[in-house]
Amino acid sequence: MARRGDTIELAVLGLLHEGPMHGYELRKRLNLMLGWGRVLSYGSLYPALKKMLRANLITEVADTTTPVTRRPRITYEVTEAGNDHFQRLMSEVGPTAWEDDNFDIRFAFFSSTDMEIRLRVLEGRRSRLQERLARVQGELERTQAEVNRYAAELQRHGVESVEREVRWLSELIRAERDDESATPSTTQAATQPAAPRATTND
Amino acid sequence: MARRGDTIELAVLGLLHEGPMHGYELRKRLNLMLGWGRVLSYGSLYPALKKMLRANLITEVADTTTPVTRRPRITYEVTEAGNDHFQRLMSEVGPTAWEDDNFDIRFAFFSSTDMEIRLRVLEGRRSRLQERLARVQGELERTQAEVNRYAAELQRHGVESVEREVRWLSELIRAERDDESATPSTTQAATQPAAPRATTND
DNA sequence: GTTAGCATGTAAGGAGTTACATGATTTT
DNA sequence: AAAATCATGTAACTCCTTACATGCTAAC
Repeated sequence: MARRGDTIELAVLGLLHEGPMHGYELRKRLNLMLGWGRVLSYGSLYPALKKMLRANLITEVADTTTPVTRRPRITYEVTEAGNDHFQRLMSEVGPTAWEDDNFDIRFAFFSSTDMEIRLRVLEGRRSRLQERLARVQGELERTQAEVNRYAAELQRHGVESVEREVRWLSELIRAERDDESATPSTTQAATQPAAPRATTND
Repeated sequence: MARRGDTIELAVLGLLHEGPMHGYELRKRLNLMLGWGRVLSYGSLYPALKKMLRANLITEVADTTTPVTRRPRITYEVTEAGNDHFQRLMSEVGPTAWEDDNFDIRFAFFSSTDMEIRLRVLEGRRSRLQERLARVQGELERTQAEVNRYAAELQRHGVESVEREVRWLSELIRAERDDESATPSTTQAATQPAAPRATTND
């Protein structure tokens, strides 16, 4: 079962899916990808890579591209076992998958899974957010008469943000569904289907 | 200097500012307040309270409201030292204050500080977000030609969200400034000045 | 009668950050 | 010549979560 700490593992496997890479580059790509909020440090990346090596999820590969003079870089590649593990992690549904960071990682690597999984993750995330929304709004009604203007404004802004997020997810879900009906026989199809890009103004 | 872990301390002091409370209630209020994302567990709240007791930031007070039959609740109150500490933490500017969680807590307790601090925090937060935006957009231009549709969409959505956040902050800063000019002599004034509530559609 | 909520705590462990250590190379 | 960036790693430490422990009360 996916524990919280599998986040780095999933991220590394997802990135290596696009081709071999060395640690430093992995960190850079990852921080760009999830640059909002927490940033990954070497202190957690390198040990994680070592652990994954031991677990046979990745292997070191001869680095052909190092410009000779440079410090030799350690380039990693996914193994078959690594790919299996990646697919397993991606298709795991349940609490851990809906949380902010975990969702983002999964979403970023959606291209490497199939639509069935994508829809499950998107829908799961959406209902999770809707639950939160309902809970907070319920409690606000009971606790109402909030004296604190600023706390109230923070609440309001929070609710608004989550509502936006829900609309975004709904757009994406709709797009995925349209894809389905638009692709009659092509199973793995990479025929540039309707981009998930939501309209700029809503 | 404010370390990351002072978040709970700040939150507790801020809430007790509104009146005495016991642990269970503190947790509930806090989770409602920052319910988006991580939730505070007893495992961190109670030890933190003990620590604050030892540091003389709070004191136990006789609980008059427990309905006799009930398990006696331990009600806490801020000390003078606690209030000093609270004001010091609130007025501390610098990296820690601009990060997501820390900012939210500070914002929620804005009523307990003065406008000078509020403006500094709001502006600090805004420039922090603008920096991030600039960095990410710069790196996107260089790294462009992103093959991955989904990763690109995540980026787009992230940028859009941060841009919204910046507009929200600008609204709030404007509102604070308007307040300033609207209150000529009243220094601590609680004269219900222009609510920080932003217009629903922008 | 049993689930949910009130109420307070402790112990162990996980995940990741900070700081340290090292050194080459590219840009300013 | 200095500063930034490339590049890899380790050790200590912090903070927090999870799981356990306990027991009462209100609601269904």
